[in-house]
Amino acid sequence: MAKENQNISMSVIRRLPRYYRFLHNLKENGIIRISSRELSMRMGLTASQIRQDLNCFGGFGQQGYGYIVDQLYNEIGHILGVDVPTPTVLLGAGNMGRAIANHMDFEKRGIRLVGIFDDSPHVVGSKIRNNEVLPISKIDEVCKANKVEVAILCIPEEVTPKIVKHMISLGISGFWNFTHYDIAYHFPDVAVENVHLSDSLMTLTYQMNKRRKK
Amino acid sequence: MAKENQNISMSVIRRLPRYYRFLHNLKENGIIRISSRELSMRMGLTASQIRQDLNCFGGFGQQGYGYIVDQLYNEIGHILGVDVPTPTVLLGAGNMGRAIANHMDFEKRGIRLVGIFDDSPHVVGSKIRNNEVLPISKIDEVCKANKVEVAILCIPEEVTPKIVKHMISLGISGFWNFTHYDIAYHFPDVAVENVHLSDSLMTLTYQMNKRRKK
DNA sequence: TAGATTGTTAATCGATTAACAATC
DNA sequence: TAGATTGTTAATCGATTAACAATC
Repeated sequence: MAKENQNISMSVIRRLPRYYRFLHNLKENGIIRISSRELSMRMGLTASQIRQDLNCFGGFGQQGYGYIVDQLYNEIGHILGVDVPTPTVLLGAGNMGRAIANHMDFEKRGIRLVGIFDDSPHVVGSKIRNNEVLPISKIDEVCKANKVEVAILCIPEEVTPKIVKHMISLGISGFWNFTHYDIAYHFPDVAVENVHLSDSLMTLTYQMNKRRKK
Repeated sequence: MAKENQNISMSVIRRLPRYYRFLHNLKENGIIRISSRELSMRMGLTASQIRQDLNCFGGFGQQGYGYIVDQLYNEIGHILGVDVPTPTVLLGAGNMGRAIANHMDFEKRGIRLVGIFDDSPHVVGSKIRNNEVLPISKIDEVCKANKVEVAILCIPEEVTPKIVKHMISLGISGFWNFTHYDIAYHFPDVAVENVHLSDSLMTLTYQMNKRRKK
């Protein structure tokens, strides 16, 4: 059904998780079918955009009827890949690492967490949600044994370049990056998703100041 | 100097924190001046885009010379508003709230944290980086006393709509939103910056799967 | 002055929206 | 069948890139 191997723009991809979230919600409210128009009004975008976005991947709707919520939900989940768990390690069990480990619903997002690592003797050995924090010295072993593909980086700025290099040598090809290190620039071939919290915060600061000037 | 009150597109604004970061780095490395070309190569974008972006706010450069790093850094900081602290409260001292409170350099981002709130007796009274966690019952008092403008939301999904409504009634006009609740849709007049961690993670999952198919 | 590099206008590219024929 | 709504093509809009005159 899905049109494979076309190059889909990132603008479209970034909207998919939001569709997924709204569809989940509709499902929970017992809604069976929805038209692009109805969905567009709930999400605050145009019906045309929704149809364009979905048609990048295939014709999931029915003329005169709309989309079946449950089916569309599953299709988008499949496109996003939440049904194929990716073996993943989390590096850094400081405040941020622990929050992420506790907070995220990894299994539902296509992530299988196979290890949490830190180098501080204060945290190594402690447990976070069933995962024992392992010493960083075990990283090679765990990555090889589990064919780990993704690393989540919640580590200090200074050590990042060295660790990224090492992880890539272990075959890691994707990073969920909470540091400021510009992985994509240094290693163009890996997939990187940056979470730049301070960038986001400063964008808000900008908006607050603009508001104040008016 | 700065051209006031033009409407600057969000695409431009979202690049500013990144410029700010790179300029900080150049400063630290003792670099005095930089041309748009040199900066473009370091950042992986076009010189043209840099000049266009900066010229939304004013002519900060000098023909034939380039930009003075320190001056440009300060100008962008000023545009982003990092030099005017915005009184802010943090709601929710669970894993995520604590991580944010510990991890962020609020003062350097134009944020003045005046209170952390939670409703669980387990955390109320504990200290996070000099801030005592206060019971949610104190929120009105603190917001009024400090003319709080921004709320950081690290609270459970279920309580979010109610709390957002209450915060807006207290005069809050900006949210740094870690929940999935669609504040902007329900309250079009407030500034919202969303941190959708699971959206980001699923975007990475998508990329990993695409990669796998090739 | 000559060389370099900006600020700015014009051209291109990509993303969004509108329109409508196809079809359930 | 008639009405509704998709899938898709065409038109518009906005953002990025290229080009170059202004000027340090």
